[in-house]
Amino acid sequence: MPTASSLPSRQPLYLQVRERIIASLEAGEWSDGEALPSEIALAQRFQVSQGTVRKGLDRLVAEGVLVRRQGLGTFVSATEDDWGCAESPAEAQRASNTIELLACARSNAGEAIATSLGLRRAAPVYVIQRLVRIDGRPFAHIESCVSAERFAGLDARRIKQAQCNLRLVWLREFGVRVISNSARLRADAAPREAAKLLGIEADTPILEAVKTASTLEGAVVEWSLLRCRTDQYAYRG
Amino acid sequence: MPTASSLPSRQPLYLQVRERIIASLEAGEWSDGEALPSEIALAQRFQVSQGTVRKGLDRLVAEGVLVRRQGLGTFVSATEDDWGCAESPAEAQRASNTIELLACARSNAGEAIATSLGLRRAAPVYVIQRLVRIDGRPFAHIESCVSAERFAGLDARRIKQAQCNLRLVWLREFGVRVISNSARLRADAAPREAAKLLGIEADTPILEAVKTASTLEGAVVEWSLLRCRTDQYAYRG
DNA sequence: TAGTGGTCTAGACCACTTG
DNA sequence: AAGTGGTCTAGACCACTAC
Repeated sequence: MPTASSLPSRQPLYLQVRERIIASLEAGEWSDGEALPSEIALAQRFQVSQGTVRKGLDRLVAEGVLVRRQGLGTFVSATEDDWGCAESPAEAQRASNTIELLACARSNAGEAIATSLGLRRAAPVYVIQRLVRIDGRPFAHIESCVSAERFAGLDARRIKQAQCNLRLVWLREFGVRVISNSARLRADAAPREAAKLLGIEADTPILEAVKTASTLEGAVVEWSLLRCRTDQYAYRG
Repeated sequence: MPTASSLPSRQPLYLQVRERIIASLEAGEWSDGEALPSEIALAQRFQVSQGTVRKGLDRLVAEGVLVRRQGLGTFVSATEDDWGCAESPAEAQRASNTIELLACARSNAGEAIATSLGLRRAAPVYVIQRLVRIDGRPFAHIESCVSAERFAGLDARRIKQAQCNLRLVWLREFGVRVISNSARLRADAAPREAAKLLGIEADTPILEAVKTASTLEGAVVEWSLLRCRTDQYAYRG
């Protein structure tokens, strides 16, 4: 039996396994932190060998969707918000990060954002503004955009309920699990508004990171611009 | 025969395979761009199965040391210089990059550099200054440090002979193959000297990336600070 | 057609974690 | 002791590239 699904899809078996696991994930079969069935159990269920299941799981682990713990099992990884990683200059001390919602408004996509999200010109979007603090001190301002059609009904209440973790909102409220794409980085002078939020003087150099996030199927659904001060913390690329 | 080497080293077989391939690489058995023996041939040579060889190769491919081409073979990847990747803002047009050597001088390691290179305080180092141009326009200034003991005899002539590709110098002149570690990024105002080199005004925001590179055995041997202008190009993290 | 990497199997044993 | 992921095998077939 060389095929896991009856359809004549010409994709490697291990990728079909990956997709069937994603389907179960999206159907809510296993929730955050919960253990998946063992590799052998999954192999029986999908009618493939353990090695093939393993290769499918490998991919999902690399994508940050699952985590493995030897001797314990394979778990759905907690959906963490993604806004790059800050590093204190001297020590890798564990700093406490908090996120605050500044605004969530409806708007229309500009050229660049519409293109990267695969939307038509001036398509309706939600623009979410957030502020990240490290040890209470402002560190980054994040502006995120998503299609207002795909995420219809988004509002500040739902975002706050998820502690301003957008990834959690997409998952809980819309059943969309997302992985981060690599960022494009540049340095720029802080615009007046951003400078005020970050507690620095205008025109201070800040780091800008533009990144997108995609569904597990590969569709880009989130665009973000992160502006962070790097006088006290560095950004880990 | 569960062991590839006669020593009782407690490391997975596939990592032993990786190390034996590295050893052959460092012995000059295969040079840049050349094909390795086939997976089956390597399996016979190391007395392991193809799958185990494959897993060892997988790792080296992920580390950028080898490249695979289906139907052709596995090749030693060209040792490319690493200074992050520039991206033109609009299109991903193929821009021509050139590197110019500004200086190569002997000095003493500062605290931070000595620590990250695992050297004693004020250990002798070579400091190499280079300028990267994209389409002829200055883009980045790179300051690199290496131990003057490990790389004894380094000079401008040797660097220029390798078209200012330091990785090539380490490999050809010292037999050291190296892989890049992730960078720490920050934004800063351009110091006067750097600004002059980059053709921008002093205090213009620039992106600073600090990265190190390690031998395949894991020892950090190169420390670099890259300062780049991001008004025309972005840095891909 | 021949040789390569890419996938897949069925089974085995090891290392780790929990009760 | 039982169950999990981690490693490893010997062999098979497929997909791609060259000649």
